[in-house]
Amino acid sequence: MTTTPVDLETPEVRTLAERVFNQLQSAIVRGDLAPGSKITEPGLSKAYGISRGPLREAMRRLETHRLIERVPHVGARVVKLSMKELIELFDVREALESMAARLAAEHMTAEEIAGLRELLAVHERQADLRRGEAYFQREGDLDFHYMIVQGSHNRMLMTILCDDLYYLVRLYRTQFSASGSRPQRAFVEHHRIVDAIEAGDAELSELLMRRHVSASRANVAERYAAILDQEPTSTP
Amino acid sequence: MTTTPVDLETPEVRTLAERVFNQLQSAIVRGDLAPGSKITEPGLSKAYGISRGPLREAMRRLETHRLIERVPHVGARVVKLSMKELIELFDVREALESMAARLAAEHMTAEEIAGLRELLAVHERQADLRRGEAYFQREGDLDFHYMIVQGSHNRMLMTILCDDLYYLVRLYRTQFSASGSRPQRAFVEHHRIVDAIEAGDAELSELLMRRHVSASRANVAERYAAILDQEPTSTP
DNA sequence: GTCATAGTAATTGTCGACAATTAGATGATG
DNA sequence: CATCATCTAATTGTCGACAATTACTATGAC
Repeated sequence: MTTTPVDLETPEVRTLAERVFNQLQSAIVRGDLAPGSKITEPGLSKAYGISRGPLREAMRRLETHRLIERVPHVGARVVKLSMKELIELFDVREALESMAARLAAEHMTAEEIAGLRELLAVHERQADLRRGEAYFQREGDLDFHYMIVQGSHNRMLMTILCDDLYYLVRLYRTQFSASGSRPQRAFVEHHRIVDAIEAGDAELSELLMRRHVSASRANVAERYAAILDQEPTSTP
Repeated sequence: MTTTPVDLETPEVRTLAERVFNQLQSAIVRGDLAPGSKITEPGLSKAYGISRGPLREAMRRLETHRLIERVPHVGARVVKLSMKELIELFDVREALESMAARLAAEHMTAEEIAGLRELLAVHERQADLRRGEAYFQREGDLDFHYMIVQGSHNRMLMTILCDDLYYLVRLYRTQFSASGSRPQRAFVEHHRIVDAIEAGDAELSELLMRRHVSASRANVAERYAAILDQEPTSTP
């Protein structure tokens, strides 16, 4: 409702499991289901008015997307991101997205690059409106990375990044209430990356994207360290 | 009827779905289930003597591991790797495993490095026995990469590479009947990588691993191009 | 002979119920 | 009072059956 994703494929809800999967996914990312809270099959089954069959299938998909954690005969609970896991996520993103930028520089079409430029222009207008507020800009940041990955024309890369890790990133942003602290900086970096892609410079594209993600990780780590000082409590 | 007690050392077969998942996984990787062949739920259900419930869960897991492809209301079939997808797999591996090597250089313990050395020594003895035959060496190659990934101490990286993509690599080797053509070369490269890790040189470790995977991809592409010339038939 | 269409068979999706296992509570005992 | 065992309740795992959708086939029209 807030933003329109770049390439919103019609979520064909041909099956009940698919629908409840999307609902649960949104609920988790949005924060309606508290991180670490235990979720029970009969509970969700009654809550969503479906049988346990499709529900189990949806939960299995949530597990593969790393949004819930299941242990046999015990149960499932919503994932609770730790700082360690967050850094791990950034390391994986750094590796994969830099590769995506490299491939994008090699395979992206003129139309796709034009689309990237347009996206940046939209961001620029938004950033013009609200200087300090980087709210929409952060949402747009994901769209930017999303388009780069699409531009790699590597289906496996797209699946891992956009289908598997994409929602984890969003979940982290809600759990840590992390809005970008350096929108201007990231903005310039985005432009530089597109420049490199447009020039067909694969090596430079890769390097810039790598630095971009790495800087984002460092920023997050710094912010988290500050928060950790305030409330050292953990493991309730 | 056919109550097979245990196949091999079963780590944790606490559930039927887990067991049949392992069986199906082995069957696909081994080639018992032909690539591209359609698999039906009632068929497998009767074949393995279990209900469709656990079977569907096993199939869902196979789908997430990219070993089968499912389409709603239509069915599932064993994945059939194309050359394009194989290259994609190598690109992803190049990105992730080079990152793993970098992290391994930073976080690997002395014991783990000693284990790597031992593994290389075992390979050397095997390579000593059978010069040209690189059969076991290729199996060991996976073990080598596996240990590097473990040494990264990045759980997300381990999951993606070892749990998700590991079996795809093995599947490719059976489908393309691809035994290594450059065992000696890869062997030297393995040693160099361990040297860099032991020296704690993250950048070099990453670079060497990247070249290693890239060279492997180039080798595969070359071999496949030769095969493609012989039998240009495809897409039945 | 080819194409379209309707009918049939098979497969997938969904459901409710039963069995197996685990977590927690309750009580007995040192 | 703490510890352990047992019992109970709840949850997960498994099963068979029914409904919805799809693929195939046979029949008829042009």
